[in-house]
Amino acid sequence: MATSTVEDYLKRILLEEQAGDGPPVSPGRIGAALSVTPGTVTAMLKTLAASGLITYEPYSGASLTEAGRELAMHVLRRHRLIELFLVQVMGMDWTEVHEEADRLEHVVSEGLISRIDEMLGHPAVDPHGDPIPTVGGEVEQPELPSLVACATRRPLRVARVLDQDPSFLQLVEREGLKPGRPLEVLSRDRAADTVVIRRGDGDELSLGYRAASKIEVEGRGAAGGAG
Amino acid sequence: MATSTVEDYLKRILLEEQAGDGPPVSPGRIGAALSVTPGTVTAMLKTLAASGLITYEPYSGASLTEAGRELAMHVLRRHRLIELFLVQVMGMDWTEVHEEADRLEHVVSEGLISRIDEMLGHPAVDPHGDPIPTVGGEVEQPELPSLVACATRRPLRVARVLDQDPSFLQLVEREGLKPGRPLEVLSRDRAADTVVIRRGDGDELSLGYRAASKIEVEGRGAAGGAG
DNA sequence: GGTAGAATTTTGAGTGACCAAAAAGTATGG
DNA sequence: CCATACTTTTTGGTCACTCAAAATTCTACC
Repeated sequence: MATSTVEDYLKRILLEEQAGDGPPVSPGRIGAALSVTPGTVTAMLKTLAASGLITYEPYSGASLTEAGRELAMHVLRRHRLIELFLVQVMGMDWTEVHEEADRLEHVVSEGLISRIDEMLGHPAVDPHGDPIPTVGGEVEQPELPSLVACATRRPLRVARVLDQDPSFLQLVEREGLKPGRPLEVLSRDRAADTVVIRRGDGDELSLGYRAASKIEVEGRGAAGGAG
Repeated sequence: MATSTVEDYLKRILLEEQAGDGPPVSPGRIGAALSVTPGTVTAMLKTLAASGLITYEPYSGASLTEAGRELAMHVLRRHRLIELFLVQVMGMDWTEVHEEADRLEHVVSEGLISRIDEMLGHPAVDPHGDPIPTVGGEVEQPELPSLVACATRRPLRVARVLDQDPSFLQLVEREGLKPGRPLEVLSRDRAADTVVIRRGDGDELSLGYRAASKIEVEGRGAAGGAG
C-alpha cells in the first residue's frame, strides 16, 4: 500500500501536469507545493520511479506512469468527494474544507467513499467547481476560459475557482463569485491590471489579472450548469 | 502534535486501564493489542514517559499521566463519535465500523468532531454501548454486570458489547443481542460452561461463559436506557 | 531457596521521510 | 562563449517507528 506521503506526491504531480504545460513536472514545483526541500523531492522521485509510479529524468522532472496516474486519480477522487461531502452534508464552510480533505483522503475506505458518492448523487464537480474523477480514474477537463480570457459583455456563470487558499476563497465568497453565480465581464485593462465585471445583483467589481485568472467561467445560454 | 502511533498507544493504555485491574498496564498487553513486538513497546513507553504522557516503571508497566489521559480521552471520544456517525448517518454496518474509525480518529479536526457530535444530538454511547467521553475528557464508567454476573430471571436489556471483533459482533447481530435488546438469563452452569438466556422473542439461546462475559446488561425496570 | 519458563529490556539494524549545506548541472545575459 | 544565477542532485545526518535475537529480570513452583 502507498503511504500518505506517496499519495501526496502523486496527487501533486497529477495536478501540476494538469495545470502546467503537462509533464514532466519539475522538482521545484513539487517541492514548493508540498513545502519540502529540493533534496527531499529528488530522493522521493527516485523511490517513486523505482516503484514504477512515475518516470524520472534527472534535471528534468517527473511524469506519471499509468499506475501512478491511476493511484493519483483515486486520491483526487476521494479528496473532491470528501470536500463536497463536508460542505453539503456536514455543513462546513467551503473555504475551509480543503485541509480537512487533505488529511481524510488518505484514510477513508473505498466502501465509505462509494457511500459518500451515492449520498451526493454521483456529483460531477466539487464545491470549487473542480471535476471529480470517476471510479475508473477518468476525469473530464473542460478547458474553460478564465475571466481574463473569456468573451466580454456576454452572460456568464462562474464554473470553477482555481485556488484553495482560504483567504482567496473568502474573498470569492464575500464578493459573490462562488461557482454557479452569474456575471458578465465589462472591460479589461492590461496596463492597469484590472478586469471589471458586473455581478448578478448589478454591482460592478474590479479585480486584478492575477485574481481574475483564477476564476473560470462558462456561458449562460442554453446549457445547464452545476447546481 | 502527537503522531497517530502515539495516540494509538495512549488509547490502548487507557482502554487497558479501564478493562483490566487499573494501572500499571503491562507491556505485554499493549504489544498484543497493537501487534508490535515487545522491544518496540519498551522503546515507545520510554519515549512516552519522556514526553510526560505516561509514567513508566521498568518490568512493571505504564500509567497515564493527566496529560496522557486527556489526550487518550480525546482520541477515544473521536473514535466513538465516528463509529456512531458511520452507523447512523452513513448507514454503515455496526460490525465493520471499528477499523474505519481507527484510521479516521487520528485525522478529523476538532471542528468536524463537534459538528458530528451536534448532528448526533450529543450522544452518550456508541453503537457498541461504549460511553463517549465529553469534550472535557470525562467519561462515565457505569460498572454494569455481564451475562455471567447479573441476576437471573429478571427483565434485562443489553447495554454494551465488549468486543470489536467483527465475527463476534456478527454473532451478536444474528442472535439479536445488540445494545438495547431485551432478554433474561434463565440459568448458568459453570461446569458445562453455558449461560442460557431467553430473548425478547421468547427464543432460548445458550452461550459459553467467554462469550457471555462480553455482553453487559442493565435492568429493564423503571429507568430508560439508550435508544 | 533455587531453578525453569515467561516477560521484559537491551542491542544492533533497517525503513521512510525529512533537512542543511556542498557539489554539480543548466540557463541566461552580456 | 563565458560568468553568474538558478535549479537540481549529492552527501551526511536526524527522527520516528519497527523487528530479531540476545541478555536480563521477574515469577512461581517444587
